Amino acid sequence: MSQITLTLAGESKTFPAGITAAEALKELVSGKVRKQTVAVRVNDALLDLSAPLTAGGLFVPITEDQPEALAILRHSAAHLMAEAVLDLFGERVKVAIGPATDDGFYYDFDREQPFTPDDLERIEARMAELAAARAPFQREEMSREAALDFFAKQGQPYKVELLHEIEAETVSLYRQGGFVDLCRGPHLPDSGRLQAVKLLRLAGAYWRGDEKNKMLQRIYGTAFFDQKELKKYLNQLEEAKKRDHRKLGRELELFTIQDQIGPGLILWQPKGAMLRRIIEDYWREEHYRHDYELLYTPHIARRDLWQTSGHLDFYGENMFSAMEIEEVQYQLKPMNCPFHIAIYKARKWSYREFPVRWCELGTVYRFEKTGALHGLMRVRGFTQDDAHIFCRPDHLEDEIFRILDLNLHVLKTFGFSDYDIYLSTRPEKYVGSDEHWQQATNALKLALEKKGLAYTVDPGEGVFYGPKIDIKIKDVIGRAWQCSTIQVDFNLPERFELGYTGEDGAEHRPIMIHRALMGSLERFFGVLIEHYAGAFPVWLAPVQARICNITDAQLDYVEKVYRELRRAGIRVEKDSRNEKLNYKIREAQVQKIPYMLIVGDKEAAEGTVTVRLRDGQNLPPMPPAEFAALVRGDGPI
RNA sequence: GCUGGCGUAGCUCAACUGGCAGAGCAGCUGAUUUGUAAUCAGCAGGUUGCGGGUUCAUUUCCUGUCGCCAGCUCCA
Repeated sequence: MSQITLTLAGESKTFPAGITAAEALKELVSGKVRKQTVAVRVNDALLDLSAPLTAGGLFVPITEDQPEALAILRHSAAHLMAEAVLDLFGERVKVAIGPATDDGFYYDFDREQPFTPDDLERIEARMAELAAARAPFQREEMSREAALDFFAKQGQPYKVELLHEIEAETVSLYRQGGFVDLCRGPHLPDSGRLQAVKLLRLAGAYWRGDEKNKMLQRIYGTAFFDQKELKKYLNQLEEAKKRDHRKLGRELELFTIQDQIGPGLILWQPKGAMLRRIIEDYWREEHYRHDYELLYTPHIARRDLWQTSGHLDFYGENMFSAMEIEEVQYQLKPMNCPFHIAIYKARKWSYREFPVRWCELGTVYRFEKTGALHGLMRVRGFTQDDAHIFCRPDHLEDEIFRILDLNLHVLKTFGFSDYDIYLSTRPEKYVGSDEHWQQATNALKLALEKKGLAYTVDPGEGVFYGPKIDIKIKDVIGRAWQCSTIQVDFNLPERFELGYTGEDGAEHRPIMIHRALMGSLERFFGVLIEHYAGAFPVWLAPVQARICNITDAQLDYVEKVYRELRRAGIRVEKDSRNEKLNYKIREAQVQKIPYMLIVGDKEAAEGTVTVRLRDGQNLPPMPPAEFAALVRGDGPI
């Protein structure tokens, strides 16, 4: 009998070939680790514990604390759910696919009748029963042909379709209880470990993610190795709900969206508007410091412009339809660039003036499908913190570096210092010469490296007109939001026949860089709200302080403090209503105002205010001027 | 756009299978003059998203439409 050698943590042991992973495990690790092991990895292959080992190599137990283990658990949960669904709803349900996801699993079903939330509970209950039965997950291998036959007989057309596309001669099936699925595995040894499972929601999903295909019913769920972890996760969902910018936006009176105005169109209430103004002021200031010049451009332009720019051809379906004015077609702008180009074309340029850096907080309108709209995150009218840089190819690297520098600085100021950075390279359909693409992609790469930034290459994900860098910011609870983008463009300068006079006296074509740091002010605002859960840092807080008097006896003094702080540029309010201090404090607290200034007889007599912080702490009494200095020292500007 | 769910007072939510639409908070009025997260009382607040239908009668059932929510698709 042949032998195999397994190596674990530097130690090797020899076994007879064909020994199962579980048996090998028994020899190689302690009982405690064994109990925690759900599968093994031999070299690069993940295997069931019941798998016979035919080749030796590096042997790694996949224990519960590893991410792969969780994925295996959830994948197994998906199978269990499918079993429960078939159990309850019979053979008229067709099963599609059921993978594990980052935070759970789903399974897609095709069934005439829609599932209801009640069904979800029934399915979950059935799953618990099935789990209690501890049915083993059994792997079977058979020829593709046999599997085709099997699933055809089972009346499972989706599995048949999948099988038709598999090239391998042999496929694996997994059976647990009465359910058999086409599956690569691995799985848990048995369903008994599926104790902490929760079905979360129902949704439609197109078969294979293609909107031309039939829509199936997807059931989402999640699973953990123990109840505590599950509870923690469900708690996190609750916490995220509390941060929802739509909820906080309403409660804190930051913005409103109304039917009467239209979906995806944002109305900024005074407090939100104040916050926006602070953001914008900071943004302009910072751009001035970084050698940008500010532009303003209109919201509509002749349709011809969008023909020339190519937007109508490429993105026409995402633009609001044309309007006719004196027999001329006009178009609401989906982008600012053609306007900036028009400004560029207002005169001749010399290479000596390059790079030209122009920025604008430009409001654009894009037609988004109704189903895509989402609070501030996905809207139909929004303001981009846009900029266009006109330069020569040899400027690229330095310019990109400068943009990254400004970009990260701005994001950091707003409290974001955790990012995922992506470099998207040439797609299949593109314009511009290969040489240009090479050069531009290199420039992006070098700038990222020079800045010491780790990034992921997204091959083929660039825009047709040039490569790009995208920065996704991570908020305080770890969600990633696409905000910043830096794109090189060979297309528009060509289409608009831009030129500049070079050193040699000849006409040359400039390169354009498009870039946005916050992306859309609306979306960025939404991210800020969720990041801070509405408790904005003092420099951003629409109201920085609220004066709360204790009785009417201090009214004159309140007025005096209020005026002094206003004059000092502090965003202060007064709550001089005839209410108890407790009431006033609660209200200011709920509104997440950073400072409460308590004023009673003592303070009035001494000419001070007692400062209460949002977190409940108190600062010692201080004169209003001292408080103003404290607040002013508390921000980036 | 697609699938499913949901639209009741400014907000959060009630109203059993069709039978006069109700509460808390917010608002207004009055009393209370109060020291670190809700003082008490009174008043007012609605074409139940909108249109059509069924019915003696509809917030409730059917239908169309608009919007919202969860996903899918899309996001220059």
